[in-house]
Amino acid sequence: MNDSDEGAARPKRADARRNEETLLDAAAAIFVMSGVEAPVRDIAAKAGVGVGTIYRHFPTRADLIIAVYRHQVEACAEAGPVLLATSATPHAALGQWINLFVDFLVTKHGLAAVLQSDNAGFDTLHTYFLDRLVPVCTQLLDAAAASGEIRSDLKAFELMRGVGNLCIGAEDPRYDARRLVELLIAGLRQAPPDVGIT
Amino acid sequence: MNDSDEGAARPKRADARRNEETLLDAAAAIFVMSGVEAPVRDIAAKAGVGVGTIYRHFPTRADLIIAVYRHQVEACAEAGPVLLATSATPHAALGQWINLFVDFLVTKHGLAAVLQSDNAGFDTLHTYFLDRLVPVCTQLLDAAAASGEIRSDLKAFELMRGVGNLCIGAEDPRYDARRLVELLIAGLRQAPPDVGIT
DNA sequence: AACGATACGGAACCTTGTTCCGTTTAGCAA
DNA sequence: TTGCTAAACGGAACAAGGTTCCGTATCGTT
Repeated sequence: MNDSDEGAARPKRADARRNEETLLDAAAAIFVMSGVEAPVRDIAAKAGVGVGTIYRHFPTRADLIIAVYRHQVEACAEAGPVLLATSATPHAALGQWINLFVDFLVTKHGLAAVLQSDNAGFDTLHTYFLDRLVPVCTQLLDAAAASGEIRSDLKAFELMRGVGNLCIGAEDPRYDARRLVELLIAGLRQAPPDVGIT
Repeated sequence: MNDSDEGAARPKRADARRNEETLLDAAAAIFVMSGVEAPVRDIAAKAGVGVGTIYRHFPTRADLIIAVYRHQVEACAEAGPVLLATSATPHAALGQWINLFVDFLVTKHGLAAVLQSDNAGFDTLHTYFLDRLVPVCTQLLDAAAASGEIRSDLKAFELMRGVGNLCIGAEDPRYDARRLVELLIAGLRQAPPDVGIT
């Protein structure tokens, strides 16, 4: 590894670097206002660049979304082991981690929907989330199962997908995704009585 | 009411009636093959009519979907009271009814996704499902709550939406929507308040 | 048979994602 | 400073899908 994060193998031109930054900012702003499915042209306009520029930096729309949210996804992934180490029980850690995940999805207008969309264009996005988060979830799930708190026949993939699905449409005030996820997690529990610290 | 279901107020022309039938058949066939989001042009081609004909009979794509599935939605709605009357407990009735609903959604490729889509065009569809099924679900939920089997702080709307959401992407063999719905319903059971996630 | 209302077909239009290419510009070297 | 070239840019053009519109064909009645 002879190149640091800063100076890459072949440095990009200054205007290109500047534009990438501008684009990320514009996209983030538009996503907040109009959701992640906002027209590419809107983002280009907001950033003051042509659509071609977007596609040169981010080959597909999914890549742009990933770039915008990468930090937060990483943070979520990294929180898994930390929670496991610091929580009273594995089940508590799992619950808190799921809450982080849900908070993330619920605050990103339309992200949950797009994540499950079978639209081929969003494959990369789907894959990225899964690759990054399923292992973390598996770890938490295994720990909770090992401690006997929850049933062990549910894969992390299924849980995450279920939770992701429940987060769709969470903008509707009549629909509280967080509460439903809590119900789902409650349903995961092995035996109702004797809930305290083991 | 001076007109029966058969002879309407102003009878449609014979070719129009024929076409409507043809269209429903074609749409049903296409929906099975390609999902409910299949291009309108495909349906028109399959039916051997122009796209204009589709829009004349069904002002929006949602109206076509409703027309295709109306019978089954009605059947589901009517099953509610029956189950309540014949099941051992209200909770059992609720569980079975939810199963009916889930089976319906899971077997209609893409329907669940479209149902929750915030795309304005599908408003009618969303509304129809809600209008028809929420009252039924409320009845079951109230009965189960009254018998003390489940917590009573969840509205039918929320439950149905949650279940509908969980059914999205059920075509994936790695994802068993039915099981997750069962977990959710399990979580509904009256439990020590404020369990788990703190 | 003729006529008006009804219904039809599909071209045309709009929106949105994506590609392509002629033009502009940054960065370097003379 | 000036020239040169690879890199980057802008936006027109293309593709795909939903929806509208209107000239034409057909039905049902007189």
